[in-house]
Amino acid sequence: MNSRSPSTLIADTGRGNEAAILNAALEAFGTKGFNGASMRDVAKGAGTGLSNLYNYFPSKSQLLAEVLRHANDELYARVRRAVEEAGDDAASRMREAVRAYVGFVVDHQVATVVATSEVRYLEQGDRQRLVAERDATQALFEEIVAQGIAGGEFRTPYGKDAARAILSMIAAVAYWYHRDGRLSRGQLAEQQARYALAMLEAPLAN
Amino acid sequence: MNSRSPSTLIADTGRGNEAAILNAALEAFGTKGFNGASMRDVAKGAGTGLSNLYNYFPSKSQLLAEVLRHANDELYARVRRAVEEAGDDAASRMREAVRAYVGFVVDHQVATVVATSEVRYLEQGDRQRLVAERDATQALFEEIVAQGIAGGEFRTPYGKDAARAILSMIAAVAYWYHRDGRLSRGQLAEQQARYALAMLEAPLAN
Amino acid sequence: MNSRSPSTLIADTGRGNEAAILNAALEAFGTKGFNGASMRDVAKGAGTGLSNLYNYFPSKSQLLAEVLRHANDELYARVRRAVEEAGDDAASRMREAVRAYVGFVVDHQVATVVATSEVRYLEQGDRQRLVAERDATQALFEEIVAQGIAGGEFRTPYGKDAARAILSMIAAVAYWYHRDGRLSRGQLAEQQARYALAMLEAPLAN
Amino acid sequence: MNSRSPSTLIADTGRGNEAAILNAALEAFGTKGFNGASMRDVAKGAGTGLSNLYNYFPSKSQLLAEVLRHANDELYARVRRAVEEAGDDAASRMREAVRAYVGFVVDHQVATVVATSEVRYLEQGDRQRLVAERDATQALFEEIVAQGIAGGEFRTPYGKDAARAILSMIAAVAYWYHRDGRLSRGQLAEQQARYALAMLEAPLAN
DNA sequence: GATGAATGAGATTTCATTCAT
DNA sequence: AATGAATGAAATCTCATTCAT
Repeated sequence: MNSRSPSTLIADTGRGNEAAILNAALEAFGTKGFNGASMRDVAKGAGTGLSNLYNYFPSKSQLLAEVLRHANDELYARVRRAVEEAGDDAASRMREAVRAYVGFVVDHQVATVVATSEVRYLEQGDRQRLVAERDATQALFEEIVAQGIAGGEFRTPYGKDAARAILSMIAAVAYWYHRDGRLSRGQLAEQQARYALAMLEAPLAN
Repeated sequence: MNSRSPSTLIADTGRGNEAAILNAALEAFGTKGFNGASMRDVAKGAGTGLSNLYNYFPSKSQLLAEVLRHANDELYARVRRAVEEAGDDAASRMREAVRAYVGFVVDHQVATVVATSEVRYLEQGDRQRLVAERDATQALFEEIVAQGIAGGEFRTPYGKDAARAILSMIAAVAYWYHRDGRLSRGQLAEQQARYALAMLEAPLAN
Repeated sequence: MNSRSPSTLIADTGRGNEAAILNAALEAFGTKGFNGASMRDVAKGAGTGLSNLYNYFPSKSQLLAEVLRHANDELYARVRRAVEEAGDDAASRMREAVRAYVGFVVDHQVATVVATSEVRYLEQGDRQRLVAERDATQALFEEIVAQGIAGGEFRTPYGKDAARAILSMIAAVAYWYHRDGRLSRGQLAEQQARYALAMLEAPLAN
Repeated sequence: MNSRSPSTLIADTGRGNEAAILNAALEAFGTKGFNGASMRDVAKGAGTGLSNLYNYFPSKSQLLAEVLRHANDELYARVRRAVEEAGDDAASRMREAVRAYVGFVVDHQVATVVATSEVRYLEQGDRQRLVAERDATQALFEEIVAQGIAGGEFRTPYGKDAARAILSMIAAVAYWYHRDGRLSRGQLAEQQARYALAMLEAPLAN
């Protein structure tokens, strides 16, 4: 359980206005894109002055990097915890991993969109670091797939590639899901889990 | 068969420099994003003067709209033709539709990326028109799914949703595929087709 | 003879507002220093818009570089012509070289000040080029000194060093000379020539 | 004799970080110019916080004024002492004055450069005070020149003007001298003294 | 259709300085 | 005396777009 709203990605960091700035940046980058959003937009959203942003982050690009780092951390933590708390068989673990990922995507749609479509605006070094963090999450899925294939639960001939396909599919949900639409969070998660297991060619549960 | 390189999306339009401008715009928007690319970048890429761009397109936004229209047209045409030339059963048609879509994504990775991540920068009217065109392509897939479900070939309980999931999965290929990488075009298409049919819960062919 | 005012360093270059911008930049940099003057100051002085400056020069630093190049060219040309038109003996040639240099300093006080105190704000490459051009002028003086020493006209034991000392002495005039002050152009030039020949330990003319 | 390094102009002032700040300011203004250096640069160089600077000096401009005052004081003291300790004839006194000046320039090249090229950025009042202090040093030279002319030792027809020319020549040394270069401190001083006496048209010593 | 010059708005970033603690 | 956060102004530079030719 988390004390703050699920849609506020970054909690207080104990340093002045930092969290407000990060959340405002996320919002701005999500709404207008990294290059479409201005530092003024961010400042306005954070309720502070433009120049004050630079007391916290040395550049717009670094600000984006921090936002994405927080997002990745949260996503990784959610998936990891879900896998740890799941049963022992690969199918249960995959199901829980997918549910956790979908939960993150739905709670933080904006962050998911930003993380997938604005990474390229990072500076070289930050981008590499970010990709590495993202790969860590992907590795959690790959391990489950490998376990499932080894144990005969999954019959797909495409191990790692299937994991990647699953992740893209889930992340894409962020682009169209509406909280008040036809599908509830739970239904959505259920669908995605079923797609994922089907892609891995796990025999249907029932 | 197409006489021009598969990586040049827009062929001569019979109007001076128009095609060169459109292709340069695609390249620029793909590399730097719509807001990151400047009209100067486009002009340079097209080998013409900055102000000359405005003899062809009234604004940057309209230029993007035209680029995306061309991309959507080509995608739609490819998928439609593939479906028409396929067999009668839903599985074959789905397989060919996926192969055609994957072919487009691989031939026009940049266009695919631009089409998915820069649409939001269009003006209201253009965006609606674009989304409608995109929906037309999606409808081709939905029809096949409906046919397959009606005929008992596909057992998924999620019809339209599955179609959307398949399309997102395929489009995401544009973000990571490398022409000289491990997977050939054919292998990639084969994988995606298999994922798609699995998601639809079609019994395995063999 | 020069058709333009002696205090306007840069004549029309045949490219729009270029000359006006260069002269305005010289004036601004001279009055407030390179870092103290803003591009707005320059634009205002040139009677054009701020952003238009960047159609002519890619950066403030490059603008300074161009200004200094023009100044150096003019100085070099004046000294060179003076030496060529002078008599054959080293003393006469030195005298004329000094008079020409003093003439430049007086006609273009601002340019002289800028050239000596703002060079350091150039980017690496431009600075080296500038220093090389300045050395060319210095070389003209060094040659005369060498000739004078070889011919016994100058008895200083410090050849090249004396040339440098002379040039610094003359350039420093730009910092205090007032056109309407006690000393006329001619008197000033006469003084400086006498100092120079004395430093070289040439026997007094009379 | 001075207990601190010759390159650290300002000794402890008995007031906390004051000396460190002054020396850091000198360094910063020397390296980047008054307008090019920021108060942050100074703070960093002094190893203290930015806002703490304002506990010592009310403004950047006043900080420059203090730096220059210290530099002028030291220069004046050196020259004055040298003259007092010199012989009675004008030539000896001039020789020692020049040596002292050259010594200062070499020990404090940065301070010399700052003193000559950044004075203009002082506020009106400070500038006048500074110029007055500088004139005091110049007066020391002028007195010697006057004495020499009166006594027939110097035959130059240009008294005061020659003193100024000498001072500019010496100060300019700061712009090019390298401690590890071809000329030692002593050789340099010797050269400058010889130039000075020559300019004053004193008969050669030997 | 094409060019080169121009413009006004706005981008990111830096600055000197102040305030509360 | 010292710190960290904040501010408003101003800096350089870029942008999409227009105009005259």
